Amino acid sequence: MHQDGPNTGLLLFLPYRAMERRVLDAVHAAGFADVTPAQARVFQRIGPGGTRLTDLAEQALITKQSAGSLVDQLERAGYVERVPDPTDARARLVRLAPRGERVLPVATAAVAEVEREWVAHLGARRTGALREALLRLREITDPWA
Amino acid sequence: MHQDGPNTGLLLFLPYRAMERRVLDAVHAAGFADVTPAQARVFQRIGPGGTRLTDLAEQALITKQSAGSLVDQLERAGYVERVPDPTDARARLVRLAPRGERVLPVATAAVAEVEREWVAHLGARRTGALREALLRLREITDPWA
DNA sequence: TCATATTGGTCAGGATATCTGACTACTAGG
DNA sequence: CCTAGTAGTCAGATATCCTGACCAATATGA
Repeated sequence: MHQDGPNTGLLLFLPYRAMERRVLDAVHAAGFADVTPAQARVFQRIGPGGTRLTDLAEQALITKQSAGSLVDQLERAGYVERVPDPTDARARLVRLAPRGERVLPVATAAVAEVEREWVAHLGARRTGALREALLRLREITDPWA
Repeated sequence: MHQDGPNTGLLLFLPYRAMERRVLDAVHAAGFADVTPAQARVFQRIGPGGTRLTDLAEQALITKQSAGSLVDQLERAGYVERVPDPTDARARLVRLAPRGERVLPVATAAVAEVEREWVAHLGARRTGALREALLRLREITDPWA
């Protein structure tokens, strides 16, 4: 992998940031203009039945305090709500509120559109290889998995 | 590309952040403990003969003011210096100072080490495919290119 | 069972990172 | 020559994130 040209970190940075930008732009254009990049990073990691704050923090690679602050903001803006976690009296689950439920399809569609563009540019073979490689890289780069 | 499982943005985030973290840790361990993530993001984009502030900003996807501020910090810490740009009286080139020259091999070695681990995990074929795909994605995701 | 270590999440304070608006001087182009 | 555009700086404000501390619930081991 060590070759002339930009290093891998740089090469990963560009599409990552492009995707992030595009999705956030779509969300803003859809009327949810108050979502910040960091909030979105937490929001997108909320699982279907709700996710604990500490899990969100781990997944987003931020401290629990930062995650708590971002969830506060998302809650105040009506995107999420905190409900008791039935399995642990200390914990609460962060789950989508109705307003947040409305953001989800927008974001999902935006991701899909960008991915389609990437497939169009890369071709199906390279795209599949990219995804496969990234899934495998996740095995050694995801502290949460 | 649209498949069950994590979306591409998430998959790109993980290795990108892992690489960034690893390189910065190596730089810190080598005695350059005062380099911040944002500074490093600018630093690594300084080209061999020097790079204009505005180019650094474009490459790092930040405003020129942010880039200026980070270069100020790097300059004060002795990592870079500003010299006149011979081609434009308004401009200056940001280039590595002697202290910055000493950081370069540390960072380069750290990148190489992480890449070796990734090659070991992915295998040469998948690694090549990853790099190729990322290089191609850069064509449509790099606002600077 | 009980004591202790660990964990979930909140409070508090502070540092880092980034943005927008404005400005001046230089450069490019008509 | 004039005007639009650009490089980089100043200024002010917000976003993002961290560390330290704390309390209550849970897990663990003797």
